[in-house]
Amino acid sequence: MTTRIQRRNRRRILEAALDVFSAQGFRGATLDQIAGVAGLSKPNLLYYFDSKEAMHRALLDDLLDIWLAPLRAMNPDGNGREEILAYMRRKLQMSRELPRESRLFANEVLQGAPRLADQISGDLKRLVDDQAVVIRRWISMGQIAAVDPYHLIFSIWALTQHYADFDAQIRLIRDGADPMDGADGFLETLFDKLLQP
Amino acid sequence: MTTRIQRRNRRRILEAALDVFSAQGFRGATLDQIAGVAGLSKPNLLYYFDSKEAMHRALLDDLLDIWLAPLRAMNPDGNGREEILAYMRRKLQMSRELPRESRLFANEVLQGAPRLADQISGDLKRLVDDQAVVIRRWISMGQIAAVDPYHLIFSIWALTQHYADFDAQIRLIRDGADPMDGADGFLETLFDKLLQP
DNA sequence: GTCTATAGCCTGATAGAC
DNA sequence: GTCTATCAGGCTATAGAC
Repeated sequence: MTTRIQRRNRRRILEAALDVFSAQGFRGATLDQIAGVAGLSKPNLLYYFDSKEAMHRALLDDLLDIWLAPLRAMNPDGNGREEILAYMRRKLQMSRELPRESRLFANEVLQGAPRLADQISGDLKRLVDDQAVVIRRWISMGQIAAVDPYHLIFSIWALTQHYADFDAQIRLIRDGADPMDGADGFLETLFDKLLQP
Repeated sequence: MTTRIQRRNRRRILEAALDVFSAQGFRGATLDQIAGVAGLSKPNLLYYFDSKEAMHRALLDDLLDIWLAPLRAMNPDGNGREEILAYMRRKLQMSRELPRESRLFANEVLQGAPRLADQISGDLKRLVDDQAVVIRRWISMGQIAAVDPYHLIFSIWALTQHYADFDAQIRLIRDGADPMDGADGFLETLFDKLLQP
């Protein structure tokens, strides 16, 4: 049986692990660091999770669902331009609210997606393929301009995630100002012009 | 005095180090891996470089110049639309030709730019600030649409580097096809529409 | 200049008291 | 359930022969 304390400790550990893995990558992270952030001892971490690998896996397993939700929410029966802009806005909002998750994902993919390959070539690919069909229909209906659906989706990922993943760089260039200041308006304009039929 | 053999070995080591650091990050990389790729023994690596850190630093020191060249090459006296599109094309070309350098850079920034902060807030910031002024002049001259110069530059970075940094993800989604197939045309259209006055 | 051998540290994981 | 103590392996870096 799982007690309330157990659930709370598991959550605290995963929270700390997200902090450290997203900032240091899998190999860069140490159990000592995670234990320090979580306020627990190192062996206690391993009482709740079998291994460092298991903590990382637990985070990644949750992550893909969170990551796909905004794309999944695109409504095939809605207006093309509105649906794509709304998707972009949801994705930008995620970069704002979940920057650590974005960096955890980026770290993984950057290093060749060794622990995410199955999910990317499975669930994610299927979803992208499906939504590409939807986008092509919007194009043939004249609702949006004729752009490659895959590159359109990649461009939304690139532009929105960049603000979370390259936060350190943008901050240094903009004297520490919030990297996302003005991002909403800029991306709104960009995709509005791109999709104009 | 530096012999030809010494220069050749240093180059071989840096080449191997770029391979491994860009794929595994600094802490993920091991001297054994680098030695294996370089075809030299581990102690021999440390005959040419004082430490693992020194190899990494040597790569980063070279990197920023390479990375800034395309932005630096933007001509203030040229036509705004042409200059920005040419910059985007050069940057995309770099993602094609130097994907490892792109990932080395991404790994660093993703983890908070601990070893690049000075160069980013120095050389890079100055260059970006200067080119932002140039872009504002192009806007006031009516050569391009009124967009935020900083976000414009960030969008070029995000969109072009994405193809190198997230190569693994795109490949898995596109059944192993070259991630850059069709990227040139797509980005050309995107920035052409965005900059249309 | 290049190697083998190894020192010495750090890290993930376990043992065992409480 | 949580801790202290510790093991075993992997890592960077050095010593020393050739």
